[in-house]
Amino acid sequence: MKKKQTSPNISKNFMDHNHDLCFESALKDFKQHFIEKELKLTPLRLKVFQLLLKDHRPLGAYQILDLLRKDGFSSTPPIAYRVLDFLIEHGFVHKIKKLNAFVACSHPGNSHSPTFMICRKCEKVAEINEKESGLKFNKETSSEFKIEEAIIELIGICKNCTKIEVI
Amino acid sequence: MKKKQTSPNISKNFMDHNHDLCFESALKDFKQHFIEKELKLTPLRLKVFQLLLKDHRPLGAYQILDLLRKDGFSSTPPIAYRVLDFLIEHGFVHKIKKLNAFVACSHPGNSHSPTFMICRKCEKVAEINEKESGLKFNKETSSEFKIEEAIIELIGICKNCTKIEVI
DNA sequence: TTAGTAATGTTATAATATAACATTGACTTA
DNA sequence: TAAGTCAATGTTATATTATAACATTACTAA
Repeated sequence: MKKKQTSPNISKNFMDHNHDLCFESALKDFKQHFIEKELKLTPLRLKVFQLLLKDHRPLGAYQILDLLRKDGFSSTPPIAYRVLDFLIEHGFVHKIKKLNAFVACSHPGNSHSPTFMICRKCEKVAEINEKESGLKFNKETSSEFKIEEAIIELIGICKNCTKIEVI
Repeated sequence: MKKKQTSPNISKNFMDHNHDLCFESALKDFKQHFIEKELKLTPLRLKVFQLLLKDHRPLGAYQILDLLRKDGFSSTPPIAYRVLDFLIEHGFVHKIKKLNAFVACSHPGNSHSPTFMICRKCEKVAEINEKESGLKFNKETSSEFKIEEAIIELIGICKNCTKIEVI
């Protein structure tokens, strides 16, 4: 019975880290999944995902459109929403309801009901999976109601901002 | 060590029940809290709360406006949003992010981070409190991130609709 | 009575999201 | 290769949700 899951830092996103590495690794995974699932990786899809990988801060649809425009892409609302729908459907992106905004998924490939931690100070978001959150519902709940999807968004202050914070 | 909490039916809202009783009891609580907190119970506030008590189904702001109009109230968007903001602030109403809609609170008076069960079939919503949900986050999560607010919305099928459902 | 204030009323507009239809381009297959 | 098909993108218009800013009312209190 070894503990295999190290998952050393569930909130790496909030802390200093080598983000270039983080970015490249996520992008590599992303591309790999497109190959495995035989999906078409178009310039637009790639671009939107790259935008969302920038700094662990969620982007609104209209922010994405502005960035697309700057890069010479078409930028009417359906452009963003369609690509986002596609990326969400295939598990590459999640929507944060609290913010009406979108983030790149940290655990792509497996369909899951992610839990988000949203720092109201630095506005970064970290995704933790079920195992990491330790989240469970009691027997009664699950016998009374068949859960198909769970939206869980924790709003608060991240470790890094706590260090800095006065009030 | 007695089990005190009976909480016999966490999802009463989904099942047949004496809703007149349910309605009146909630309304009585509501009025009582206004007295205790020395808040002003205006016709508009009362009306909106009554609308939200109707059948355990959330109402959107514009649905509320339509209903207000029918009852001779003014019905431009700020009317609804202001009253809803007030009722939310004082813990009488919650917003369901998944639906951009509003429900009357089932446990008014205590500030809390409610968990909602949303039936995608009958569209009713039930609120369960922390104790009932049995929901906990693990040590790691709470040491890494100071949770101030939790949005938890479970989407699925209620017991009543399961009985009925074919597929 | 008048000044202050909370609540409501009103107008306009912001922010988020989707419907519906057109065009493009890649791929198939006859 | 021409015609057909289909997924992706482009475009126009509009729906839905929410807020800003200022006006009026009606109660309170000096």
